[in-house]
Amino acid sequence: MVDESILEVLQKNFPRIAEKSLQEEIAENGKLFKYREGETLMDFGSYVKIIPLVVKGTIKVLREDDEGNEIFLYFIKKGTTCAVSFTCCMMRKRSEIKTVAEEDIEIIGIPIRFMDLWMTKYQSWKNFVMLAYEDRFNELVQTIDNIAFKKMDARLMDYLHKRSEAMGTTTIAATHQQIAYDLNASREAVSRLLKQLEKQGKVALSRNKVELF
DNA sequence: ACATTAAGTGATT
DNA sequence: AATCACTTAATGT
Repeated sequence: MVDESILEVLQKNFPRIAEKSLQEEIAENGKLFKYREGETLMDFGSYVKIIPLVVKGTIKVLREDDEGNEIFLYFIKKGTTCAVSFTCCMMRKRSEIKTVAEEDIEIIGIPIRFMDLWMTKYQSWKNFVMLAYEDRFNELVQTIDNIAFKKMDARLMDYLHKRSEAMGTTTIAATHQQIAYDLNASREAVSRLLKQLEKQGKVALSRNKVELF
């Protein structure tokens, strides 16, 4: 049975998934899930049971080091998916990452058993998966040299831009503490750097809010 | 008005 | 750049 509402939302957000029969199969087997802001979709060590196609909102992806520090990796915007979940579920491996709803989100969840089949059956699914990988790989390379080679101020700017772009707003609702947590830096450092950015006219600051220019 | 939480500061390592 | 020890400002009750 094809779920018309899923079909509709799929076509709207994932034009790349073009084959009609594939769209129908997704609408037939996928389920719409909603999560509220701040909810953890997937934690470290858990098994992935569905592939999420994000149709609303933004998901934040975090990595944890051996001391339990979390560091922000990237955002999954609407109209995209989590490339890591493909490998994760195909290999039946535990998740190496944690994903949190950055705002209220909706996803179409596809049971993992369809992955193998669709890869060979549908050209556009294969392309979709490959593109997801490519995107993520490029982003990760960026993220790596952010962390490895850039100073905190550049990382902060980067983070703000990514976050505003991912969520489609220049106003970032977050405390300095939360930002510091994502960047694995101290709150004071973030405060001081934000202050500098404000002096340079790049941002405007108020409580719980950073406005990006 | 008071308590709580976010943000700012300066010193120290 | 992190941590500490405060101070000051903004907000909720």
